[in-house]
Amino acid sequence: MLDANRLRVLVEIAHAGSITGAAERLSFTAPAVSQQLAKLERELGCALVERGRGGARLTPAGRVLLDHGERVLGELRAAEAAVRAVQGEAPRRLSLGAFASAGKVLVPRALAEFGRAHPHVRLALSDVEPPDGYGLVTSGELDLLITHSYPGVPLPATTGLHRERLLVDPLLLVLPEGHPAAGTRPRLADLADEEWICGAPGISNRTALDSAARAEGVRLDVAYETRDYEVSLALIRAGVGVGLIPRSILRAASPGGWTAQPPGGDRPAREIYAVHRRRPYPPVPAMVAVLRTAAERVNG
Amino acid sequence: MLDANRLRVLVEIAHAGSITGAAERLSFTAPAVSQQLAKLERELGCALVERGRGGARLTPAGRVLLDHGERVLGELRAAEAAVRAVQGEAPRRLSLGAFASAGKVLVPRALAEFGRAHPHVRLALSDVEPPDGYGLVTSGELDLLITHSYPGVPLPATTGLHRERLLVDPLLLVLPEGHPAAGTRPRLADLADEEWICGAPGISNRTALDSAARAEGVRLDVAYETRDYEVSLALIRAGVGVGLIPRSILRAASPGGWTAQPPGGDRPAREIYAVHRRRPYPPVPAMVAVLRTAAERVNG
DNA sequence: CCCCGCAATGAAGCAGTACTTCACGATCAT
DNA sequence: ATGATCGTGAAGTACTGCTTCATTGCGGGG
Repeated sequence: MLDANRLRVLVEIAHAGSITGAAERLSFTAPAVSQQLAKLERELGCALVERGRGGARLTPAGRVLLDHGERVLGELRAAEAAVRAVQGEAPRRLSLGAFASAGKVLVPRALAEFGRAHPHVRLALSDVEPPDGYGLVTSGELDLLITHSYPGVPLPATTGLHRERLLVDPLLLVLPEGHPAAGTRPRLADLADEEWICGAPGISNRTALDSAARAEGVRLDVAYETRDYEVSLALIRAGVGVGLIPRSILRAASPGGWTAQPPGGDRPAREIYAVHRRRPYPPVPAMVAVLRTAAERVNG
Repeated sequence: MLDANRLRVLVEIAHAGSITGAAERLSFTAPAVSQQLAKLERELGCALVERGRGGARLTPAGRVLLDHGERVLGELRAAEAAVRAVQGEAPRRLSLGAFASAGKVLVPRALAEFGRAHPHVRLALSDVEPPDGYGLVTSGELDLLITHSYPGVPLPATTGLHRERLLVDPLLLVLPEGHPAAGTRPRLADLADEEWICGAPGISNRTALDSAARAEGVRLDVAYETRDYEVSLALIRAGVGVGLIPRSILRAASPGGWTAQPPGGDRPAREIYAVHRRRPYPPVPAMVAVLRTAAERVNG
């Protein structure tokens, strides 16, 4: 039977991206991690990690084992939590992962409200950008994940997890104030000559923009690559380009210098989800409930 | 974080019913098991096992941890199997648990047919009487469980497991040949003065018989307690009593000396299920398919 | 009633293992 | 080239987990 501690080592290697990094997270030294990994590979008879150039990447077999290893760790944490619960010890820590822009609008309100209702639960928040984070929930490192999906970007599978949609957040076309197209409901194709502001390739909103443009038969020129919508908005305000920005971001942003409208044609939206393990312990559904009402307020 | 090996110790204690028994299964000595259990209890700060005369029973906290521990072990086994599968190593062993009377009719046919189709898979069969066995599947000790339910006996929960009904097996009223009620379609209440043959209290078919009788407003007198339907049938043949026996058993039994008919009133039936983990590895669905066709043949 | 037998545990010893430190090879950027 | 970074081999140490032996506690049989 496999050793759970070795699986933990593998999981940390995967998350850290290097053996040295995993050692740091585990408060071990690098040789210790290297040895444990070597033993794991020896007893399975196959390579799990490709060592090379500035870090370590998992082999296909390693990815399979990572997936299961996260489940093992999750079950171990759940086992301990369950016994503590039987003893009447309420879990006093809830760790939440959220993508950055959720951390600016949705999450702060929810955290504040949750904190008032459950002052004895310590809250921890960490930045997790999609599509990461599902594994962190599976392994129990995160109790709750706030993630999103953009049109054209498939949602990750959620074996053993529960995913609930919190918010449908329309993407609005944002133009500099006084832009000739303002108020004309242009389609993306009508703005093919503009300089676009969006995330780098691989970032969800970029994938969504590219696929939407492809659907209209054009290719948009992304001149400014940033994943931070505040930066995007500042650039638009400066008149250097245009972009698609979620409505909830705009509502919280300082007005002036830009105008927003739904694009003509399809009405793209990002969707925001809460993800947690099945059979979560009590604070998690409570937090989800708070997030749900916070999301309704954002949407209303 | 809890130690998976200690959880394994707890699981074995639960299954063996004693520390000494668990030690035997684990190929350890009793003090080793005792020490591991003590450490587990110390780090959780609560008793998990009630030591007592003639063995050990789990406390409520212990049962909770048992449940989770089985999941942990199941995930560990699944992790190893998954990596082996990536390497192209087909699993060569399939362990099957079945209740005794399934082992007489349904399973042998299925095993034979499966063995012809998959000669490279070694098959292991063990006797498991309901309601045991679900935990063995969860922990991966069994790949497949053939279990049954009788009317009036609630089915166990199947968190993380998949359950498929293979067969609805009517329970026929079996009387000695020449019994005056033969052919009259008597209700159970009409036979309240007979000596009944059934399992002991706690055995599923006894629970079912008692609740069916209660529904008709009578109490039946069970004079001969055996869980083995062959024995029941022999007793009936000897003229000492009557009983309810599944049709599939009767079809395989030697005829003569008894007559069978559906009882008047409700038509009770036992249902036979196959239970396995979600995401089973390939031989399991194959075996289920074989069992399904074997069940149809039994039923036809 | 005493004694035996079984189950569990305490104590001491031993072995394997998992970590550390130290040293070295490989790869890449400066 | 050279320094930095990353990974690994080698040797040493500390710990943990198992074994053996001995003791306690409880229940049943003579």
